[in-house]
Amino acid sequence: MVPSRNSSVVPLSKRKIACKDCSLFQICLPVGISEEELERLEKIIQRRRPVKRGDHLYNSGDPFRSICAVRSGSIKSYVPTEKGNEQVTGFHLPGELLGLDAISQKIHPCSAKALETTSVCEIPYEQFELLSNELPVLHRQLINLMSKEIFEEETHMVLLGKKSAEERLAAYLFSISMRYQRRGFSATEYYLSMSRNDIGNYLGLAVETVSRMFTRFQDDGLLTVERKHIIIHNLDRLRHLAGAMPCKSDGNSFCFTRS
Amino acid sequence: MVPSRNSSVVPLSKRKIACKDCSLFQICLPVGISEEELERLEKIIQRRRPVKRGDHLYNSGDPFRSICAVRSGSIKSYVPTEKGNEQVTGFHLPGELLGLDAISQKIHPCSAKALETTSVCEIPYEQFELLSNELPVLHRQLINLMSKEIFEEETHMVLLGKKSAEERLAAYLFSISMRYQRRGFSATEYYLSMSRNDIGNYLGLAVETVSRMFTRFQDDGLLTVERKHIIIHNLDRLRHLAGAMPCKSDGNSFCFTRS
DNA sequence: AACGGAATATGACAAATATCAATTTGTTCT
DNA sequence: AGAACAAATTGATATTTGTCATATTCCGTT
Repeated sequence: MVPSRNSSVVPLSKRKIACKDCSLFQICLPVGISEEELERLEKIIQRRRPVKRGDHLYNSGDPFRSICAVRSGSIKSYVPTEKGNEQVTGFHLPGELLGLDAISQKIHPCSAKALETTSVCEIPYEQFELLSNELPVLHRQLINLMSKEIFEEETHMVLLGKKSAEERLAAYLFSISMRYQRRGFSATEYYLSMSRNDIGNYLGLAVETVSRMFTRFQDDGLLTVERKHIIIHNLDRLRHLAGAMPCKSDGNSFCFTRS
Repeated sequence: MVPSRNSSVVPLSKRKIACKDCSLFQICLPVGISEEELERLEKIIQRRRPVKRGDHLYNSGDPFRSICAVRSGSIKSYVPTEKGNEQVTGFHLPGELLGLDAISQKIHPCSAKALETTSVCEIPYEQFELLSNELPVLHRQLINLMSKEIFEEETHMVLLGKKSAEERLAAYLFSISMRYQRRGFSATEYYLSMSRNDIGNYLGLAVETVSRMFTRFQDDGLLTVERKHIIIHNLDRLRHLAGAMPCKSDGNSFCFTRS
């Protein structure tokens, strides 16, 4: 059942919702481009009909055709390794892009699976390239976003290489908080769309360890957890538990927050 | 003491070694651009005087000014965390770029330190941007290289999240082998410019564990190790030991090699 | 509403790797 | 060349986290 957001006349997948009317305008690809440029970009952006939970946006090995931006819902990227085994490489929340790892090889190294009913904007890469010849600002914006992704993956490498189980989960929850906050949602109360299994996989921990850490956090009064529903009571303490993290302060300076 | 860079006739730093005469032409930024485009790019590329072992190319927090390409030698990127503590985020061999994580924030999140006497080409980013307005191929090439870096960081995440100590070191050595091979050097015999400490740090292992694994590999007859000098006797077995790895086969297909 | 399978939680135990300590070897500086 | 320091190796032990087993809860399906 598709919710009532597209009730009356035009189905969601056909309805042209302009980028400038999108709640994600500030954090998606079009940020910082002029109205006229935006209009030309919008002409090539496709809005897919929502994908259901468990559906794949693409699979590892598929040819790369377009960059995707999450509009609502959430996506998990993972590298399938051996039979049944996989490594989760990232979660994509609204306003975030995915598929950037496929540009070079023209083939998707990861699979992308919807964690819930999710709608995405697709930007066909060939057309994007053509348009970028005239509008270098598009390339520039993509480069910026890719740079940010490289930086974030480095942050995650620090997590996987240096942090304890407790620090990992704390850092993870804090990161989710910040990302939700950025798009205008509550930083302290949300539903986790991914399973404990996915979280553990992403953090390099066993499922059981993740469970135990949730329990410990709750026993410590740091948060309340009821399955996927999370209420964080002390965001500051959570950040401290997460340990040192490279971060961009809102100004232009760069800092490392230690505990 | 400044070395004899302006001694005899033409100092190294002033000498124009054309990109097309560089041994790294095939793997550096200029790949796949026309002669005329290359000439214009070369005008903005600066060749720094070699940096000595231990010197920094830039420090965490420094303003971002240019992308660097390693010409010879090697560089370690690391995130300084607390006092003395650090997380190594990558090693850069000849033909490889560094600093891509700083484009977005305009500030370097990592420090970059020479592991040996190293020379780099610097591409001032502002000028690169201006030139790219006229030559979109430059942007395109940068995007390709960034995409490749994102992919490689994902591969490293799989290593940190899923692999045993043995697999990690094997994967690391195999990766070094492939990268040397690519630039025309021996894949089976080389000097590691980085310390065991750096290797362990990068792989999320204690120094002692790295040492023990080297010993084990040698006892197994897989390789001969004499401090930094490595001779690999069975590259195929090394790859098998490294476990499943996402890789681009030379064609256009995508595969996962499982041991 | 009842069933069945999947996800989560919790406890007991095992294993891999980190930590600590001591020794050897190599490198740098005077 | 020798002294002092740093890096690497090796062994003994500790600790964290993974694995296995079991119980419980939840959710989707019939």
